Amino acid sequence: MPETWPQADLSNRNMDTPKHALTVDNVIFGFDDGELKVLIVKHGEGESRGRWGLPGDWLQLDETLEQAASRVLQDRTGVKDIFLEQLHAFSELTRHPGERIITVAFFALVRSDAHVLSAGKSEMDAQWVNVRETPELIFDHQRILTAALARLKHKVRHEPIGFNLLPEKFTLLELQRLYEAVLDITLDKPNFRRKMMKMNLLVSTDEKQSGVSYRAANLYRFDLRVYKDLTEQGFVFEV
Amino acid sequence: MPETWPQADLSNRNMDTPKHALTVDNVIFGFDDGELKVLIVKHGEGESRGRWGLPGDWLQLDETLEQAASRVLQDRTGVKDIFLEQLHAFSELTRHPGERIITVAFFALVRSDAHVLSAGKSEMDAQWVNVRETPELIFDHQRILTAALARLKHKVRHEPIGFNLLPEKFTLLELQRLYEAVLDITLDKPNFRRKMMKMNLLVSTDEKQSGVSYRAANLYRFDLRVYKDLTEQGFVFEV
DNA sequence: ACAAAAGTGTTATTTATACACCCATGC
DNA sequence: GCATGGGTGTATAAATAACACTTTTGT
Repeated sequence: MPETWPQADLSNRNMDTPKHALTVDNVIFGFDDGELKVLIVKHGEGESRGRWGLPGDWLQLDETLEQAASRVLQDRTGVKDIFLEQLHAFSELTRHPGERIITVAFFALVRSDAHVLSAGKSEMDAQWVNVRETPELIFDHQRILTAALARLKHKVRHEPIGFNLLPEKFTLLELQRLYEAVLDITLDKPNFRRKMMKMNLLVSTDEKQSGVSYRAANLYRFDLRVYKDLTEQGFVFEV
Repeated sequence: MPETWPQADLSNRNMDTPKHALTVDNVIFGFDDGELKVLIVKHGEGESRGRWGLPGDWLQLDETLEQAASRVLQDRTGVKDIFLEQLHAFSELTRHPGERIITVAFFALVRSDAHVLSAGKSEMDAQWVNVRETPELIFDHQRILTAALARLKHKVRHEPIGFNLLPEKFTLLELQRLYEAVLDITLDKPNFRRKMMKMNLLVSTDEKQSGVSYRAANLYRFDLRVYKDLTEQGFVFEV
């Protein structure tokens, strides 16, 4: 044990402290065609030009990490006010060639009906790909994606965040398919229905599925109000 | 949607990127006297001199966040190779007076028999306090502590990390008391015992408690090997 | 009629919960 | 003997899991 405790000098007077390059990188999940997808973009500059990576940007001095992540998200997808959560900071000395760049990764969930990245040349630069079939990604972005997927799989079982990947109104089978895609398992339909329904988090709308060649299923909404009320009473969401 | 995607230039050629001040702060939990405690230190420099805060330090250019956190931990407690996990990055513009300083918080779990912070004047500078009875802390350290406690409460139910807070060998009641302290609840003794025992993660030693004025309880060890084997087979720890 | 999915029912099994209870030990 | 925790038993309720079954609808 040291004789004296090293004390960090966090005063402003000391200006000779190490300064670090910081980025944010977003793992943006979407659910489409029964598949869990992630948004990747083509890097436009530098030695990683033309290669695929997660959408990211430098952190500016006058914004928080969350603001930077939100900015990147809006630039890429046009959406805002959606599920966005900090994942992890990656700081390996060699994660980026040349100078060490620290990145704080976020993961976001967007409804497939909100994907607005079709216009113009964007398809060349940004693409939704199945999370388990990505091309090679730059730097440590594959590792970040893996970490994000692990976090998503865990969270989706313990919090009703999965609803953020579905449109406002959805059928029970769509919800089940979502869980199956995220968790990479198959579920029993009757049991899944009952489990969901008895949580009282789903509100039946008076609408039904349309355009299907079989019996139209009832559409449900997720009720955040009820969830918050239940949570306060000690209810825990578990799938 | 923008006409062209903003693309971060992550090449090394571009050196005029924003640079940030970064610290690590550790929430170090310990379990003693049936209470969950956290290690706080007195700040020695700057305008926060003499006030209590979480142990932290600047991140150096040639170390990862994990290395910095580990370094701080060892400086404070003398222990190494213990449970240490990244919690969250805090980057609010006003979290620190003057320039914006980003901190990446970690949380650590140390066995009470490994607390080696008695020598000399250290008691003046560092103290174990009940997590729910801390003095006022500098900056946003109270918020960081709250986040760490929430994370701990969640993790302790889903992963066998609680064992990191106990000595090598422990009784079932000690384990129960730990869970009660962390989760701030009471548990039923017979049911808790059975639940733990049927996981097959505890190995009975041939030793018994000593120095107690009642029937000496059997001492158990947590078997990490078995846990890893079981985990691979799909076992999930749940309390 | 048939395909496809909607939606319900039934049963066996496992888990959770709430207790009552006896056992061992030191004072 | 009594207090204190160690440790076991048990009955009930609830959750889980597996799967058979009927219903509805567009083609």
